[in-house]
Amino acid sequence: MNEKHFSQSILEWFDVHGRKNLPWQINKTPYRVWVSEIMLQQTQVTTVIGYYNRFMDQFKSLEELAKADEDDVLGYWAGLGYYARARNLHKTAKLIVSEYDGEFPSTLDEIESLPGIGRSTAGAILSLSLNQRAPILDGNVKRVLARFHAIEGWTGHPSIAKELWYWAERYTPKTRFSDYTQAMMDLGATLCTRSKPNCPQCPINSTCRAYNEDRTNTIPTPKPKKALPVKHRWLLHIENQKGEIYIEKRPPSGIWGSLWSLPDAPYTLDGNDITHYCREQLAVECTVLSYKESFKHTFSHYHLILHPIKLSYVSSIPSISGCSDSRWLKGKHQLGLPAPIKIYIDSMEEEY
DNA sequence: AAGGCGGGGAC
DNA sequence: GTCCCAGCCTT
Repeated sequence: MNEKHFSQSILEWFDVHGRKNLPWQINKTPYRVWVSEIMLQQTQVTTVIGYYNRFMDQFKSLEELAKADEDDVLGYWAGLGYYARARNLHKTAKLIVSEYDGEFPSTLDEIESLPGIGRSTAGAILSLSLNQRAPILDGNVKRVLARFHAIEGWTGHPSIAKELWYWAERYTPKTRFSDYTQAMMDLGATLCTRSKPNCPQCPINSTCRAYNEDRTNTIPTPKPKKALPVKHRWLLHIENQKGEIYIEKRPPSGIWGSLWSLPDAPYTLDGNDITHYCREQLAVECTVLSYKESFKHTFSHYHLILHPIKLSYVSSIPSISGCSDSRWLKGKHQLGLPAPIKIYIDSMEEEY
């Protein structure tokens, strides 16, 4: 099968089985496609749809996104994870307004230079929204191509990725770039799935090496895994007389960057130290009330065991410089809290 | 509890 | 190039 047959088969399959009614496939502007691609970077379609619709309802245009407060943008992102994506989205919107007069750039190099956009995402935006010839290589396409050519080795490894890019480029047809890009993503997402691929229905199964050699179980090669370290932190649950909870804005880098959250503290401190910590780091005088059940949250690079400690607010200590951005969380709020923190707070409210 | 999904950027 | 970073959902 040459490259022309490959793309023809893919496109014919797309005409019958491809997805054509996803929210971001309607009124395909660079802005709308861009937002969808960023959300889809590590989140599955079914999860993204709800977030996407709410986000686009709130930020209808690139200008509106650029004008928004970062807290507001993060609020609409909260629960999706990988919050750098949202920060970059906002940053890029502002950058396009200032540097490109509000017009989404239309060359691969320009798009790829934007924060949060790499080669594959740039290709997706260009092909999907402007029907330009630009290959992509997302996880779906990597899987399809690795299987088709029986390429062993973790697809994230630079040498493997390079080989896959070569094929991605070579198979991209000379027409229908938008449909082809969507088709490859759909094929990977619906037929060429990681486990139990539906090979009999695949339009390119006759020449797929992994299928014909019965190797779809082992290709693509899984990412090499390493043991994740375990870290412990206190989770400071400070409540005032009104039942409001003390939260602070996290620093822009690190986990849950720029999100509002309960403060945390080194687990090396003992219960007594915690009140000192609150006084010195948060400028809040409080007393220990109780210890709640610890829970684990796993990131891609470590396990975090959080040990909630409930404290009663006594008073604020005025004018300590450098104390973080903080506020009291009221019952009804619009803030973006990390998913496990939200779960914890919600579970505490249920206790009453 | 374990695995899946996926890309960007700093060094 | 080679690490290192970042979370949620499904099974």
